[in-house]
Amino acid sequence: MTQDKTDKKDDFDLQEFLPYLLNRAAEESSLEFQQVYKDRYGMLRTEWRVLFHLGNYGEMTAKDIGERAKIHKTKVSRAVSKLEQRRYLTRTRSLSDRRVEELTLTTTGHAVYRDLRKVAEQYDAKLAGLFSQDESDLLRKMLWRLAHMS
Amino acid sequence: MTQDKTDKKDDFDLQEFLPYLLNRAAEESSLEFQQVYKDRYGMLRTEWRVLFHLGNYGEMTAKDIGERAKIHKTKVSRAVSKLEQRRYLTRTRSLSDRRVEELTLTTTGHAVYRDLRKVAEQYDAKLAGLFSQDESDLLRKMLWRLAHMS
DNA sequence: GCTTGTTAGTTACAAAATCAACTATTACTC
DNA sequence: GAGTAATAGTTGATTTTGTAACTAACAAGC
Repeated sequence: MTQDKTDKKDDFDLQEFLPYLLNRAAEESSLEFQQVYKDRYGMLRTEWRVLFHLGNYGEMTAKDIGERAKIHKTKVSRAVSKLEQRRYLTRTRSLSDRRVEELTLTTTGHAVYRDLRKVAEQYDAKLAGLFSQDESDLLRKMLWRLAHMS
Repeated sequence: MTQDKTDKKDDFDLQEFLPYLLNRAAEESSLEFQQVYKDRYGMLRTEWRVLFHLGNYGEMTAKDIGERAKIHKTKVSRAVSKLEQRRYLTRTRSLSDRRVEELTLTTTGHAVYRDLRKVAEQYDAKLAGLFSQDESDLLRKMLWRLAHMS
């Protein structure tokens, strides 16, 4: 009665469902690193991502970040405010278009970025270490593909 | 000035960072399916997961689900309440331990499960179709491994 | 140059997630 | 078997996210 016979093909298990697996793997793999930027700098994930974008790509606008990382503009806006409060970045109105704000990391912000980046690098190596070089290369390629489907 | 020379190894790109890639892929790959259970049944992700666990594994307790899916008990509790309100499941106090509730899908709940499961199956096939059979098999294996690190 | 439309970013309100404290029940220990 | 600890699940307060409406600036059409 609990599991009736109408389900012929019982070969489809939840544990195999890609979106589920992806979410579980994403959550699990984020946990440890999350602890670092949270405990060490009191940052939220979106804040960390914005910081990392600025550190990685240099001066950007909120819109650029939102597009590149697919983060909604309200989230970016709030993250930028918080990072500004903590003096990790500064905003300067663009002269050519005064709606736009150019965001730049401060010296402090850049130091935080470098510190977290080092941790990220090590942590990434640790994760990749679960697999062979070829495998982790392939994994990245596949994930990139999934992330850029639409 | 924007990107100074102190960063020797600039080979570590944010786009390569596994937790970032995983999160992006997870979000992207969940979107389309999310629309279905949201639009069609007004369900939230946790609710869908609880429903799917019950459909997939039969009778379970809230604790079982929480452990297996790594969902916090408050989230499970609220999801169960909502599913009960919508008459997708029923609770019965365990006779051996009256703290415990056995959760079972109703006929309606099971119908919803079967419908969504069919969609999930098709969607999974679509995602897997981005890769070769070997690749997607490997992908699942790697994701499972990442999801079960700790 | 004025109306209309679009864009960058913010703010306000509603929905959901997180965290801590709570109830009720069972298990452990002496 | 009384007292303490542990467990299943719920509830309430706080934080974070999501959605919509908003401001300010620019762009286009006429």
